[in-house]
Amino acid sequence: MKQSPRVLGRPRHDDKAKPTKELVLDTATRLFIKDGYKNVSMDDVAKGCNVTKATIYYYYPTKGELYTSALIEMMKRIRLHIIGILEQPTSFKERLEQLVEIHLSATMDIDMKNFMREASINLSDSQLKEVHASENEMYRTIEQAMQTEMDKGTIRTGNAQFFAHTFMALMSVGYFKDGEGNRLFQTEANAAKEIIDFFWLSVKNFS
Amino acid sequence: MKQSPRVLGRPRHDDKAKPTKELVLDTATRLFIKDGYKNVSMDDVAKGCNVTKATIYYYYPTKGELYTSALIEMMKRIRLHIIGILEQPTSFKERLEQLVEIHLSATMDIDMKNFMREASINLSDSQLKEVHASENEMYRTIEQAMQTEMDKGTIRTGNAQFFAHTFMALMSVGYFKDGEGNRLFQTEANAAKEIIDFFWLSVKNFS
Amino acid sequence: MKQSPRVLGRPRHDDKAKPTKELVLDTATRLFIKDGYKNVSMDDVAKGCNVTKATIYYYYPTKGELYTSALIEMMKRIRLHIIGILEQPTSFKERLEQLVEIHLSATMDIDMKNFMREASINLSDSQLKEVHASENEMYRTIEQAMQTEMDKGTIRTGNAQFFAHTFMALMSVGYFKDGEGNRLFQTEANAAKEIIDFFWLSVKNFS
Amino acid sequence: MKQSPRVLGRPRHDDKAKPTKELVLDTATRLFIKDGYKNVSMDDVAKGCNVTKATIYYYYPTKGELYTSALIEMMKRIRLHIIGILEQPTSFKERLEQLVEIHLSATMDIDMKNFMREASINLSDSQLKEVHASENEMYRTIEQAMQTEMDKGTIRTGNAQFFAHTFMALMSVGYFKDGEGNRLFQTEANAAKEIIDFFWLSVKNFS
DNA sequence: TATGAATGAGTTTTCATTCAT
DNA sequence: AATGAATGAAAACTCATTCAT
Repeated sequence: MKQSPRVLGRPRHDDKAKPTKELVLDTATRLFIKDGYKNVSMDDVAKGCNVTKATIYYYYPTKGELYTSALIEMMKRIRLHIIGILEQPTSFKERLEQLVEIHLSATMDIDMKNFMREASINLSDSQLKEVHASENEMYRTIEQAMQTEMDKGTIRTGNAQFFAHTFMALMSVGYFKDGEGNRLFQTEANAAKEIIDFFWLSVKNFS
Repeated sequence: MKQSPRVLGRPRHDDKAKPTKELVLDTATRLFIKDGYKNVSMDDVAKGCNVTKATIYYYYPTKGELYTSALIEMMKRIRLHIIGILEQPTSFKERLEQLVEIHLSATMDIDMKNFMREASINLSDSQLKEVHASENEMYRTIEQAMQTEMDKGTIRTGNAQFFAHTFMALMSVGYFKDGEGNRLFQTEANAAKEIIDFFWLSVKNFS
Repeated sequence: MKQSPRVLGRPRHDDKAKPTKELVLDTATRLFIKDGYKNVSMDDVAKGCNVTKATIYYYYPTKGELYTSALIEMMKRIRLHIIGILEQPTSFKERLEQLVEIHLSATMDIDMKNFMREASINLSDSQLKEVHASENEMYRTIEQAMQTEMDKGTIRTGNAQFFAHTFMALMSVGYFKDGEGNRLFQTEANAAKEIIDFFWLSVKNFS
Repeated sequence: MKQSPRVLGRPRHDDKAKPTKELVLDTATRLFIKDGYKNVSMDDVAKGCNVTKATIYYYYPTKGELYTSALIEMMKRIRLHIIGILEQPTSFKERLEQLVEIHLSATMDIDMKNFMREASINLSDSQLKEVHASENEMYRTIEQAMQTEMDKGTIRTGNAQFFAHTFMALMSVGYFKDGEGNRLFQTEANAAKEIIDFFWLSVKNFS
């Protein structure tokens, strides 16, 4: 199949189009989430953007940098998303449920643990540090919400960081698929409800 | 320059030594757990076994087969291990705690979810099916224990499969390390206790 | 153009043929001497050997290693050559002249200085060290001959190392070609004679 | 032609700043001398000038042109330099010594032979011709000085071109560094003296 | 049973060059 | 006069796989 025959040099500027750098980052993020660091080649990213590999390198000097940027961007978005949902005026339990439901509804399994593993194997120390900082911020956001609710007495007193991690871990249960591709629950809403019910039994304040 | 001077022909069999096929599988398993499918080359496995790549291919026709076998073997071992611990005569809660502690004490983070992801990306359908069957068996073992305890009334009635998955998910919290390499808890015993206390609040029967 | 269609796997062994490793080294040496490190690609070497790039890498793990080996081999050969000529029973002056003539007759301009420069830019420290050691040995061989003749009184007392270097430097004059490709002298024999006459005026013992 | 109308008072333009074209040429020359043609990328030159690559191309249509210009400029400078020194009223031997000393004192090893080799590999025929012409002029300058001194009887009658080349070749001995970075002589002055003493023994007129 | 030698198709990365603005 | 954005071709290197011995 003939690709759109692009020309050398600077292209005429199209005001509507997303800036290439953003396009690259978004495409890369999507691919990395789907297939992982090693299964995505710079060529794949390029093809996904309809530009050449060299263009990718024009914006991101190495694959590691691209991955780093992709992870950071992703975590930033998730964090903002979490903040947005947690700010709503409904009960804490309801907000958590909504959080889970929305995440499960997103097409892709966002598996923090695995991203961090791939990062630790493939990135340089300084890149890894950046990614870790970003991850930390994300967890901290949930942690702070947990702390706030502890202070309010909504949930029992405990290790807020631990709660944040158990929350994320339980959320990942919702992504599970067996050999036939069946989920544990029929709908995302259902999954979210069961997961949060489970979580809530452990964290609620029943004094 | 001279390579390691191995001798031609069939080597005299050393009774103590593991049969080569096992050696290969064990080495591969260790490496795959540590670094993941794509980060381990057949050369790495060969080096790790002190044999040549061709020897690996003598026993396993493709890398995918080797990975398949490694995963299946690993899950089988874990399953037997789980059975062994769950058979003990102590209380269910104590047995779960022991299970977590022993797993966290193993040097490596055994992340089922990630193995399955790499499998789904890199294996053939039939290989993937085998691996899924093995995974399923492993989960089923925990599930059955949950069911047994539900029947006994130790834990509340609920979805045993869901409980099995939440259990595994919570266990993974114990592996978490932040940017500085710090764990959430000081010792594995401590982590196990906190994790199971949390789990228990959700599953115990307080009727 | 279709290349000779080579097959996968180990080729049937041809007793007459040079071992591939040697073939690679010889080809690489020839190309590096002619065009320099950066102007020779691993593909060029492969094509020159009628094998694939991967075969080159089978024997030499990096281009730097290949260059290192090539330089060392080349200097070793030159050194042995020098020794062979200097051992002959003719007068020192005659032997030097022969040395120059033979070197100029070799098709290629062997420019030590430039090889060392390329080495210093492109090789790792440890590789560079190896090459320097080899270079040193080569110069030392000439130096020792100078020293021997000083002791015999054939040439004047002086810095033997300096003499070795002036000798090599003067030899390089014989390679000079102007824009039209003309040499300074008509024949190699002529060039050698003039160069050594010049050298001799500076080093002869006229006490 | 309109003269640039000189403005009164302080011009907005920074008079001290070199015109960009010169800046590019000087930077390129420096880099090419240090690292050679292939080891210097147009990006390196651009970075060294603090302009973009496209700016380099605005002034020099290809890398080959830039190299050509750089070599010609360099040889021109050296030639003028040589002329300047040779014009002084001291003895010929003293002037040669000074020439060597000053060249050795310049930070970089100016290796004509190597520049010409890189030129012959990388430049187009017409570019190569230009460079050769420039090299020729440079050698001719030394040659003429040799001829003048022959005519005066300062040095013996001989092939002036050959003398010019032996002179340059011997000068290069002063640049030699062994594996530890040690020179043959302690100071440039010392090196210059030894080199010219050696040269002089061969060329002096002792009739 | 095990190996040494080789390949083909890919990977990341570099770089001279082009062109609209 | 100068730049930012892009390309195409090639470079170094990797790796799963093959096969005669």
